[in-house]
Order: sequence, then structure tokens, then C-alpha cells
Amino acid sequence: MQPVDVSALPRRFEPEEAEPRWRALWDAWGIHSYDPARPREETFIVDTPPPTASGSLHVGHVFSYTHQDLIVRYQRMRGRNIFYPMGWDDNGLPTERRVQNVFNVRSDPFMPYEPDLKVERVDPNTKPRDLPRPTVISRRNFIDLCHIVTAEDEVAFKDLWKMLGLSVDWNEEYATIDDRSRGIAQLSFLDLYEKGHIYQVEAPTMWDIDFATAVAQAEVEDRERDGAFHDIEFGTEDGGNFVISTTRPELLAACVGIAAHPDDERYRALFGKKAISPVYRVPVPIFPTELADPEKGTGVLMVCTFGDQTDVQWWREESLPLRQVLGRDGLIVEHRYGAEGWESNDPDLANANYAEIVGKRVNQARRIVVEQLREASNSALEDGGAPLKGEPRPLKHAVRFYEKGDSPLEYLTNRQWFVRLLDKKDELIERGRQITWHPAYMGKRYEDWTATLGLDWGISRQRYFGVQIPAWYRLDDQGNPDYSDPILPTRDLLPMDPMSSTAPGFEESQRGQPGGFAGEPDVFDTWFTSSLSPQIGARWDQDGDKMDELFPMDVRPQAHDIIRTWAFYTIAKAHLHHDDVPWHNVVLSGWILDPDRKKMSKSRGNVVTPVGMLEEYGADAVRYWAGSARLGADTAFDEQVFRVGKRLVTKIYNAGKFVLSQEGPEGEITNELDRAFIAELRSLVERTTAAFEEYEYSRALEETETFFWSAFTDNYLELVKKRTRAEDDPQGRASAIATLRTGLSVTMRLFAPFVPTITDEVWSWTFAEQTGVQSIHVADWPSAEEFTGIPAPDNTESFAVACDAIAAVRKAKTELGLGMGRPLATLAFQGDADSLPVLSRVITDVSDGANTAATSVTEGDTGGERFTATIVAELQEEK
RNA sequence: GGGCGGUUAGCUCAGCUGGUUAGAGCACCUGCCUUACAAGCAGGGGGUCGCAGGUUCGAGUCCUGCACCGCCCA
Repeated sequence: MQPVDVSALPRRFEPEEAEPRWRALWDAWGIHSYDPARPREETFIVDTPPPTASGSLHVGHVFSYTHQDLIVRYQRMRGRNIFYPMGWDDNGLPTERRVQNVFNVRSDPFMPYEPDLKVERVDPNTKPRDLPRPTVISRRNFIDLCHIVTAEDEVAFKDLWKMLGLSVDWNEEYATIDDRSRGIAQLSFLDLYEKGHIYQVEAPTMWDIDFATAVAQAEVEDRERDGAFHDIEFGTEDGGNFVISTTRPELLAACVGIAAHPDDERYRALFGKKAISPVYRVPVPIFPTELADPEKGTGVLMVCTFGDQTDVQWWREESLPLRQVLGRDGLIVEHRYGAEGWESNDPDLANANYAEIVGKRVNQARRIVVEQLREASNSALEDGGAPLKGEPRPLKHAVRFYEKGDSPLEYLTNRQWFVRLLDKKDELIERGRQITWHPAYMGKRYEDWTATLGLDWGISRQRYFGVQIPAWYRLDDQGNPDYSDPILPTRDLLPMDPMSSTAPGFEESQRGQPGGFAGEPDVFDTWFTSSLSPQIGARWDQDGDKMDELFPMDVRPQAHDIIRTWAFYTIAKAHLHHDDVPWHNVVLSGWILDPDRKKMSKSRGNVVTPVGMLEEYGADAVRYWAGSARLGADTAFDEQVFRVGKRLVTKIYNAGKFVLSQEGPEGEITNELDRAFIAELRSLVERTTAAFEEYEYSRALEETETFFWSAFTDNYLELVKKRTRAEDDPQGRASAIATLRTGLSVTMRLFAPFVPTITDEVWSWTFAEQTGVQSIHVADWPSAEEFTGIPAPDNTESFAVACDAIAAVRKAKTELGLGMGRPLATLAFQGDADSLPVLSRVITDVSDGANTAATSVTEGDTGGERFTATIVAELQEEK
């Protein structure tokens, strides 16, 4: 074989030149493409996470997407036909919020569409308080802007993925707002509806007043907030009184009951009677409940529609009336005391007080109500004192927020669609157990979440940029919709928008007319669509349906914080639609923490931009960093590791040049040291393959790196350097060169998933032509069978003994301040009786490595080491 | 308050089913231009493995409790 002409290669490897060149070649060769003709058992299928397109590019993305690519590249070299798509999750609130910020606009669904509307971008440096009032635009204009923004964001992500060298099949690209995804999400809805898993109900739901939308349990987070207990005196119908404590005095008008613990002696006598509220003088029932905590506040509390989740429960269990005072926009709505459902013992007083808070926000209303409570005239009793007892007592308490919102969640009653899951907890837990979780303890998180689920999955959102719920409603003579019997489209009409397409059996002119029809205005929760990523990838019930070939998938890579959402909903969908698991494995990446072990986030200002990182160190070095972190483990961001990765790339380049530039005769691997080295190499292959099979890529990297740097370049290569040029030993020379090439070929392939550019560069110099395989990334992963023709060493310790012997020489040279290449006049080994016979088998290579012709070996005390060396340097002329 | 994970060298991390003197890289010190690589090579110093008990011939590893950090949930 022709050696590589080293002088023709650049002295240094330049990633910024090589990486784009190799990416173009991989694309041209199509080595990342899925081949639909090959059978399932040869295929490896990835359920790639679709990143939130309007989210910021983050080092965390680079980290976790590299992890999945490592697994994919390993499987590709194992000969698997890879299905590795990429989607963009672009519908939903993050996009809407970005559009609002980028263009300073708000949407009003009642505004007419303006086809030629031009909206200017806001200077991103403008402070929020300096911005003019947002421009109000129609819903359709707003959606147009969403498409513009997401298209830009997707390009940014795609560029990043390409820079990083992800081996994604770009033929399999989709967006969760495109027609394929919309059609499949709507099909999912129809299928679940037909199977009886979906219902809609007028029910209290958690509501974000700023976004004006319902939110699901999974989107809620608790935040610690300042609040205050207000002690308020109520009356009783027989002239008595008691004091309740509440943090929400503004909801006094929504009070529908009074509750205390059944064993609480203080209030036992009140159960069954009516209480009279102050300010409005509304009679409400007093009832016992185990859920009341006698230690909290005064032990007796007011039940409102609705202050929190337990209010909802009491409202249901006690069949209490509904008195909703808060509107969808978070403002207090109007109503009249004295009317049905708003009975009062003094309607005039009630109306006068209530009128003061109508149209106010929650905080304003609270202040007004507290002032009203200070007035004796507002007592529940004709001759009582001020209902507010003492001053409000401050406290810290957990308040529920929508995770993307800034105002506390309220509970409002409105019509929402739900997927029934609470009756399927056991089945869903069992499904989770049919999946292998990496690391295994993550499966417990899934089970805990599923077991503690408290609400069905609310899937409707009152948003604009999302997948429309495919339903119409008949309107009665008054124009009121009949929600009990929705009209659903047939499957051939999907994807569709009920707000623009006409319900079957009606004319478009009947939209919104009495006796006509109305479209469902709501869209799906974004998880409703993204939980179908396997079905979208496999094109469920669409042209080119490959569900039979691609479902269930092999692996779902994702972050551990979305086990309760993405993993959970995907498992639920697969269970309900297909009675199966969506995939056989889940691999969970950890998080990137900043050096202070805090989660990196935009708000902390500690985010490192991934593009700058890739430009500075190169993709191979960045991938090295990601590959050195185990699955599931949170990792502190450490720029030192990039430098280590970059050095590895340089080392590979130089070692590759050296090995492949050796000229010599072709030949068998015969020498003892060479056979012993091959035995070590074979063991490395077995260990790294086993590690990858368990998704433990970081162990594979560590083993390969240690072997390459220490065993291969520092030891084997130095031991045989002289022999590769030995004119008088053609057979030994051929053996050394063959071993070097085998060692390089194998380690390059073991490194290939981690550092794809440099390894393919080295591969291209001779191995590509030799094997007929263009790219290392479609070459065979090394296996033990490759070494079957090479005889085992006479002694399994030969390689270790040779390394220890040369180490003893180096130590002696260092102690004398000599350079490693300094020729020795004499070299004398002392060693233990067991090791000396082994040393004799490799003594020629050791002597060559030490650069001496005169080596002696004696048994002697070595002070715990295998060998010690005594050396005399050859005299050197002064330079 | 519950669940899960973590705590090993100055820093970032390995250490798989308990078994010689606890490892690596970075950083630090010393020496070396050696025909692939000074972005390199060689040698060296540095750890009572969070704390307290327990099981065992033997514990970084298993058990109990505690402390601190993180995530998820209530």
C-alpha cells in the first residue's frame, strides 16, 4: 500500500476548513439517509425531540443532541439503517410571545384581516417602558407573523445542528404546525373521540389571565409569594358570629360556603346553619370537611368559586352554587344582587359595595374590599362592628403560576376539552415498565408523576398559533351552540380549520346564524401535537404511512425535566391509539450547569452561545465535551474540556500522519509485542461495544481515549518506531507497520461517533480506498472477528511488561535530566523472577525504544515496581 | 412535607456485582526541541472518598441516621 505523503498535508489540522468540507461530502454521499427498502430488524429508529423553534439556542441543546447523535452514529456503523428525523416545535405560546416582542403587536380576534399589513420590527435594545402601545392586529395577521418568525428561528437551529455535525436525515424534516403534523394531531383527536377517551365539559379550570388561556396541570408551577391573612367576621342566621381567615378577601363576593374540620369543637355547633357574609350580606351554608386544617388561620374558612383546587372539590361535593366574579381577562365582572343566584339580605348595600370593584384587577379589588371591611356599616350584622378584625397578617405562601406566566393562576369555569387519563393510571404505569429507561432511576420519576396525577389532561387552549380542534357546533334558534353533539370532520378532510371551512350539511353563509353552525375557536395544547412525534415521523394514516415499519421506535432521547409532559403524553397517546409502547428505550440527558452549579438560563445571564463555542473550538472538540458526560448526569460547564477535546483532535491528526506515512513491505502480524498489542486492542473493542450497547457512550469514549493516548501513541508506537524502519528485519518491519495500521483503523472507528470530522479525514488518506468504504461513518464498527487471523501472544502480559520496562527507562532518563531520545551506552534492568522471562520476549523492541544496543537483565530488588533500570548515557558532543 | 439524584485531589469527573497502596484530565512543580505531535513527551507533589454509627476478615462501594446541593412534586 502507498504511504501517505506527509509533506503534502497541512502541518496543522484546521477544523474551520475541514468541518464544512466534510459536511458537504456527507450530504453529497447521502450517508445519513434512511432506506425504506430495508427490513425493520436492520433499522434503528430515533424519536428525535423537536426543539421549541422560538426558544434560544443554548449549550444544553448542543449537549443533549450530541448524545443522541453519538448513539445514532454507533448504530449506523453497526450496519443499521437509521431513521433520524428532525422536527421543529413551532406552534404555541413561545412563538406568540416572540412575535409580540419582535413586532410589538397584540392580536384581537375580532379585527378584520388586512392582507397588505406591514408591521415594523422593534429595535431589540428598546427598554420595555419606552415602547409605544402595541399595535392591535387581526388573528390571521398575527399568525402570518408567527410563520415569519418561526421560519427564521428554524434556520438558526438547522445551521447549529449542521455545525455540530448531527447526522440527521434532512429528508425527514417537519414542523409541528405543518400540514402533516396538523393532520395527525387532528386524526389523534378524532380517534380518541371515537374511542371515548375525549370529553368536553363546562368545568373550573386553571386559567392564566394574561394569556387568557386554560393551562394543564403539567404546565403549573408553585412560586413563593408574599400574602396576608385577613381575619374577617361573618354572622350567622341566628345572630351569632365567627371569624374566618383568608388570603383572598377580594373573592368575598364569590363566597358560596363556610367550612371547618368536623372534630373542631369551636365550630361544631355551626354545621348545618347558614352564615351571613359581611359587605354583601349573602347567606351561605356552613359544612364540615376533613380537608380543613384547624391549625391554619382561625380554623374556619370561606369557600369561593374559586380560590384554589380544594374550593373546586368542595363546590362539587357540596353542590354549591357558582358565583363567578372574575372574568377571563382577570377583571371583576358585573352582576346584580337580588337576582337569581345572587340572593342577599340587603341587596342595596351589596350592590353599592360591589359596584366599587367591578372592572378592577384582582389587586385593586383586594384593596377596595379591605377598606370596605373596615366600615362597621358593612358588618354582616345590623349592629356589628368593622368586619375586619385586626390588621392583615403577612405570610409567605406557595401560589400557583402558569410556568410561562407572570400572574397567579385563577380558576374559571368554562368549556374545555379533556382526555380522560385518571382511570388509566395503572395501565400507563405498566406501559412505563415495558420501556427501558437510561438511567434506570428515571423510570421512577415517570411512575411517581403518573401515580400522583390529579386531573385529566386539558387539551384546549384559547390561543391563535396552534393546531385547530377539528369540530363544529349546531346553533339553536337563539344562536346558542349545542356543545353536547359536536359535528366532526371525516378523516379525508384533515387537516382543516373549522373557523374557515364549512360544516357538512351547511352553507358558509349560515356560520354564526341562528339555526346555523359555529366553528370551535380553540387550538390544542402544544403537547397534544408533540406527543405524536413518533406518529408524525412514521406518517400515521398519511401518504407513505410507515407505521408498520417504524412503530414502536427504538429510542426516545430527551431531557429529564419533561418526563411528566413529553414522555408521559407520548406514552399515553401510543397506549390509547395503538395499544402499544411508543419506543423501547428512553435516554435522558442531564443539564448544563454554570460553574456555580446553577442551571443555565437566560434570566441569569449565564448563557454561553453555542455558535461561538463551535467556532472557537470546532465541532469535534465540542462533541468530545458532550460525549464525556454520562446520561442523566448534570454537568458543570467547563471550557477546559473543550481544550482537551481540541488537543485530542490534534493528536489524532499527527498520529494518523505518522502511522500512514510509514513505508514498508506488506506482511503478517507475527512479533510477540505486536500480537500482545492486538490482544489489548481486541479487549478494548469488546469493552467499548458493550458500553455502547448499554448507551454508556461516555465510558466508550474514556476507554478509547486512554487506550489511544497511552497504549497506542505513548507506548506501542514508541516501542516499534525503530522497527518500522529496520532494513535488516523485513518481516518484523512488516508486522509493526501492519499492527500500527490496524491500531489506527480500529481506534479511528471507535472515535468516529465522537469526533466525526478528524476521523473521516484520517480514514480518507488510505483506509477509504483500501476498504472501498468512502466514509468512516458507514464503515464497520470494529469487532473481535477482525482479529481472528492474528495469532494470540505467547504471554498475555507481554505488552504490559514492555510498557513497564520502557517506563523504568524513562524514569531513569528523567532523573538524570536526559531527553527521551538520548542514546544509551548501557541499560541494565533489574526485575522480579516472574517478569524477566516475559521481558525477554520483547527485549529487542524495549531496547530500541530506549535507544540502546547494550541491554542486560538481572534479577533483583525493585522496590515494588516491576522493573528498575540503570542507565549510562552515550557521551554527546556539545552543540 | 414526599420522591429521585448528588457530595471522591485546588477544579471537572471516573471508580460496574464490597477485595492489593483510591484513578484520569485540567491546574501546579521539575526536566526534556526526541525524525508524528512543544497544541508534545517524561517524572513528581497533592485525597482521613460530606458527617456519625452499623454489617463484614475486609467498606469510596452495602445498611441506618444526619447535613448540605440540585431536580421533580405536594
